[in-house]
Amino acid sequence: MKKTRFVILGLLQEEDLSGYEIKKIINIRMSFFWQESYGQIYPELGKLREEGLIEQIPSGAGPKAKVEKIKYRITPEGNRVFKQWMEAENEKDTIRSEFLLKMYFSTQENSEEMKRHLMEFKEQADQKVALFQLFYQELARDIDMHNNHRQILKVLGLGLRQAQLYSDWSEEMLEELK
Amino acid sequence: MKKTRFVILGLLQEEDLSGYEIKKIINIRMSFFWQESYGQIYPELGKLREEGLIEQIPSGAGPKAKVEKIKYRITPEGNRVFKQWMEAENEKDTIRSEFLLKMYFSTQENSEEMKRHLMEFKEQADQKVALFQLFYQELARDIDMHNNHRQILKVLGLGLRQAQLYSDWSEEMLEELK
DNA sequence: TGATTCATGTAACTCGTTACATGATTAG
DNA sequence: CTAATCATGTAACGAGTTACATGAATCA
Repeated sequence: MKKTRFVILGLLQEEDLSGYEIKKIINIRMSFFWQESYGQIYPELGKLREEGLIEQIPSGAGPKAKVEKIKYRITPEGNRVFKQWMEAENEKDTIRSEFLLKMYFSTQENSEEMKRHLMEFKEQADQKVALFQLFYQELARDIDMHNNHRQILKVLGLGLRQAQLYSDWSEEMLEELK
Repeated sequence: MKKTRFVILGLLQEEDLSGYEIKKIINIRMSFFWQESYGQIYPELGKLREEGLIEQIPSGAGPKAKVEKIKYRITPEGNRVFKQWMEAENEKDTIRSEFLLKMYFSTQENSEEMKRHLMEFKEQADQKVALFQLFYQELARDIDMHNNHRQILKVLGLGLRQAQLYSDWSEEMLEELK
């Protein structure tokens, strides 16, 4: 089942957002367990509005403003649908890592390519560690702003530890290839 | 880009397999970083055969055998295509965890539901730990049978540590909810 | 002034799952 | 004897990405 609508609804629980902003938040904060493309987000926003689960809020901008930045707000009906989903059973995760697949298949013969892939993988993991650490600290500062910051921190903490694990493991693998 | 063919080709590097066997191996050994459905595997086997990347091997069974268990073997051309993919750049991972999404959105109000989701998540992680441990030991015994067993062990080791991390994290989260 | 980011959206396409259909074999 | 597992396959559907189109705002 398509879950795009629930990510949108979930983010709108916290604050009013535009499609572009939604995408950015998913990219940064949710990157280790979720992703969405514009091709999913914008059409879904339209559908949600038609169904009355969200509504467009008037951009306070006067007639001078040429850019139409469209923000959305969740409706009581949207809240209801969201809560219902929160209670429901979870479908099993989908996950695909081309890198791990290659590692699984690798042999002594192609250790040079694998070294290259490993270095890139480690690089990405390290970048994530840095990004999450930054965001973690930023969020930890104003922990009481929204009532679910504590949970976001927890999930982010898991992402941090996972990225760290990936980095360490890559390091070990590279060590052995020497 | 569709990668089903490379999983198939990769597994056939090691030994001749049927579609059903391929699915089973992916389910068990690759579960933490890959998945495929029959709807992908069987049609892909057909295409690969047409393109000459794999070939059907004669089932030694005599005329008595009523079940047609079809095993496939990789061809030199299939090997070439596989090696080419191994060298190529990796696309970014796809990952979606409905559970983590819900955790991210959870607040104090729905801690009961979250507890339920957490317990299930931990249960699954623990099962994976057990499964990987079993398979790890089994594989470690006959490490020299195939020349890439060492790599499989490494990848499996990462899966084990990841599942352990998930289990520990769940435990901590449940502890805090008390 | 030119590149990058902000910002919204659509159309075409590909990927991937699910449900269905069918039947043999094996384990309890 | 019956339920589960083995085994192969297809059709329909739904999910998700990519490429395209367009243009304003910002930064160097």
